[in-house]
Amino acid sequence: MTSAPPTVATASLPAPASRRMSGEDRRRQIVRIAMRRFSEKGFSGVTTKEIAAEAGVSEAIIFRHFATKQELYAAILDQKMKDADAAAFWALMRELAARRDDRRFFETIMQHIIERHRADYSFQRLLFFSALEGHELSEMFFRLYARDIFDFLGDYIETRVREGAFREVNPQVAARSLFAMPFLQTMFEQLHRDQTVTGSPETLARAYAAIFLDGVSRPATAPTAKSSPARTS
Amino acid sequence: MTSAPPTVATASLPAPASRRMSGEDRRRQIVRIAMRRFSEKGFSGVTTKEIAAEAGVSEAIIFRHFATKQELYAAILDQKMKDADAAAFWALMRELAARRDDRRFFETIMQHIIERHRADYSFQRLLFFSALEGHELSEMFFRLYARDIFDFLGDYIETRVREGAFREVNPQVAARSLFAMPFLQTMFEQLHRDQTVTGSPETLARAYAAIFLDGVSRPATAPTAKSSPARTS
DNA sequence: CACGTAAGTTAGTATTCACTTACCAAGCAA
DNA sequence: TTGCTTGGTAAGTGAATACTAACTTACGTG
Repeated sequence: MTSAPPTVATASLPAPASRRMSGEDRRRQIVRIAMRRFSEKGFSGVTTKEIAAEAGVSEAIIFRHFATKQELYAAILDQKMKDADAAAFWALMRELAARRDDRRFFETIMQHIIERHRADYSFQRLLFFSALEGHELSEMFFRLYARDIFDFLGDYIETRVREGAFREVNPQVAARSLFAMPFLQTMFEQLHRDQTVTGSPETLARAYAAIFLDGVSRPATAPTAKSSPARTS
Repeated sequence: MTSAPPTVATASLPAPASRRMSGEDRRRQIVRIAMRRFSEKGFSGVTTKEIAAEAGVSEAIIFRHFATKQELYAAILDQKMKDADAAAFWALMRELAARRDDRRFFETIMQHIIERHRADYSFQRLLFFSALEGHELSEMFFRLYARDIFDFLGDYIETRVREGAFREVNPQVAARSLFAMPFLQTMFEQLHRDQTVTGSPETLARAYAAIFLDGVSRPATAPTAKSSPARTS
């Protein structure tokens, strides 16, 4: 008997891994591996055999924990929704909203979106796949997660319009625009490994928030041009 | 022998369809059906048997036209790229750019994005799938199609910044923002069947373009508030 | 140490999948 | 009619796939 247990010493990826895990641990390991695999190739693109192999375990073990492949898939979203704890983030957002600190409010939410999507690359891809494949679970996730964000954003923008701080924009359209910018940023990074626009979440969030708040046009009061319909050269 | 050929009389969807098509026609029909199916369930989610059944033909016919399933998949993108003819659109865009008609320029491009994505629902989903599944063909499509758009937009914005008409924004960031808005709009419509923000392409494009150009903030010159850091309460 | 429980294995099974082979018949030109 | 090209079919083939049944081994506890 070698005295020390395997711990972290194993190779890492195709590792046959340690034997005799506790049920709980094994289950979590399988869910983790399945998430990565499904996020890479979609539900029907991955075999249970593959997952078992990566976990260093026989296929039958997977079916001890999950009755069907579908159930394993569902378990991924289940666990993610349990893990998701954005309480601190929401507290900050409510504070910024109360202080009417528009710029920091939008920068923070955009930065948060970029950070989360970058950190949780696999899960984002998985959500895409599941949305495309029409799994009800993705729908549920969007209803619970995205809906909240959009409602919150929409309400804030609506308030600021009423207060006269914002122009008479449609709050829903504005909220969607706001979300679209950092979202597409990370989507491009992840889908096409696009590197044309890079930067830290802070930097990017500042740039996007500036466009969202101020627009790209130079306001009419600027020294150069009047806002007359068009300067035809 | 019934005198009249089947023509269009057949049921429509699970139709065994007409017999003895010309090779060319059959090929196109198969590509059309495959596109719809792949766009619904992804590459590995669809069987060649399914496609054959919908075409009202035996599986072997598919493999007469396409050596492998992969080749059929590739043929879809191939044909789409041949069909795509945006010459008129580009001419209009160049004209608007030359006239420095910023608002119409951006409204037109956003409207175009919404229209195309709405009209070509299946193909958009297919592109998503293929991007996620990492098919090289999707990469090719994006390099040829999206790259052009972004370069064109980036160049125009850069020019307008130099001319002093736009604020000192990063052209790439601005171009991406611009694209993100109508793109996410249709993505939500298609992925979640979301109906919170509806409207014709024109209406939506106007709303999004206004945010992009003018921002949501009311400019400091407005009667209500000065641009001082924050109006607490 | 016995011993029961839970983690793990081996070796299937039925079915489905992409793809093939060998044959058939519709149309058309000579 | 003959013959030949071409669109079409029937019936497979071997490899995978999700999932199962029956058996084995590690481990904590009375």
